[in-house]
Amino acid sequence: MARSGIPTAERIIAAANKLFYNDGIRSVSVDAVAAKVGVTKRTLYYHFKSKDDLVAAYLAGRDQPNLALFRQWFDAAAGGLPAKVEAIFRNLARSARHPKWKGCGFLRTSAELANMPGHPAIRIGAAHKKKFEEWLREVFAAEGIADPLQLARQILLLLDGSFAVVLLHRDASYMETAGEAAHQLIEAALPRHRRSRRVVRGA
Amino acid sequence: MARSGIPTAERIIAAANKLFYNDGIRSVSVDAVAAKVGVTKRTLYYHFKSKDDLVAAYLAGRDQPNLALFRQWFDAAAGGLPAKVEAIFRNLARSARHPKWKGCGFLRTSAELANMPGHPAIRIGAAHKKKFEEWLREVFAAEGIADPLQLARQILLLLDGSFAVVLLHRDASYMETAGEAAHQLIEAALPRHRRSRRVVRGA
DNA sequence: CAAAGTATACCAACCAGTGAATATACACAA
DNA sequence: TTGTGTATATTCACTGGTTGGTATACTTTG
Repeated sequence: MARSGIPTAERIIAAANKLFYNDGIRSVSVDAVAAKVGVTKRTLYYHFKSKDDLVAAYLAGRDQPNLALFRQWFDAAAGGLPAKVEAIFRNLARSARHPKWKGCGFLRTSAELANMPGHPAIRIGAAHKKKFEEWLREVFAAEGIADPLQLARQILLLLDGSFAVVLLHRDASYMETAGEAAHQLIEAALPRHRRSRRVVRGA
Repeated sequence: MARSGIPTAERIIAAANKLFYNDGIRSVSVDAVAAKVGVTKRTLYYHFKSKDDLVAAYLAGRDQPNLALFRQWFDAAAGGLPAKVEAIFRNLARSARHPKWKGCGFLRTSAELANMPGHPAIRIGAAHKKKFEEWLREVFAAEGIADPLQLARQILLLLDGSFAVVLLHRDASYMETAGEAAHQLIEAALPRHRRSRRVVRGA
């Protein structure tokens, strides 16, 4: 156990989350994580068999909260389907304007560990994105969209693209641009009778 | 100079390019680069004042060739504007299917060094993407598109999104999906008289 | 000769991971 | 209650190797 009531393993994951998300994987030593928790490195290795294991646990811990947040933003938004999806991008833009924001932990980890294709952390990241894609596909299917998977993937491309671009330029307005593109693609894919009247397109 | 006629500095950059692109920045030591070139580390530090300097040179060396390739793909493609842009995505998908492909070096570097916002390599990456965005904007403006910057940014979001997603899932078909979205967005933004007749949209 | 370029040898700090001993907590017997 | 065994949890001290960077001296070339 520990000083507080929180189990040590969870406190280690919480510390790993902060450090890995902020500074990346390879620039954070196991010693640094242990020091942040206030335990010895040997204790950390009692709970996790390797650093790779710890990295996987770090991403696994971000999976559900992240998905839940997206769904919450979607559910809370007013308007039709395009507006509700666009709301995700708007909320993301708001997050991205916080100075501690550093993009998507899953994407950044997969970029850093690109030379280790089978790494458990990458598999967790891939599964995470697939879950989000599948959720979007179901939402679109329920609205009668002809090819819901295709549209879900296009929205995901815009989303992950905005993570990458905003991280590079440090300009969150790209996220709103992505949201408008998503809006437009969804609007165009909607069956005629569900489409809003005030579509702006072309010159 | 060197054994071959190629200056040592260039040979160092070539080796750094292979190693950094393949394995990332922090997992490649300066010793490894020097060994690959066949010089001592001290020689490397004669030509580059630090590792950060070398990383910047690595990305600077990828700037023009990369842009030239995109333009070449665009120019060589048949069809109208949407088809020509889509061709970039198709060619990219072909590249991404090669086993040594590891995504976009600029994006991966910015993801790995996200905790060093002012890093010279990140500035070079940002400038690179801005150049591409500007080129696209000019192309769109010449075709009479109402908001060419907005559209250029949306295409860029799809492009960088496909780099990230394909790297994560190792499934290049996402690039073709992105190309179709790009096609659709451009088609919709084109002035009516330049639009192709066979637009497919909706259910 | 002088300048540019390269090599040998080195440093102090850091890294992931481990062996062996120890502390804590709880179950159960006397 | 007290003692004892056992599994869990933790610490100390350490290893062998790697890291970015440098002081100094040697070599090549115009």
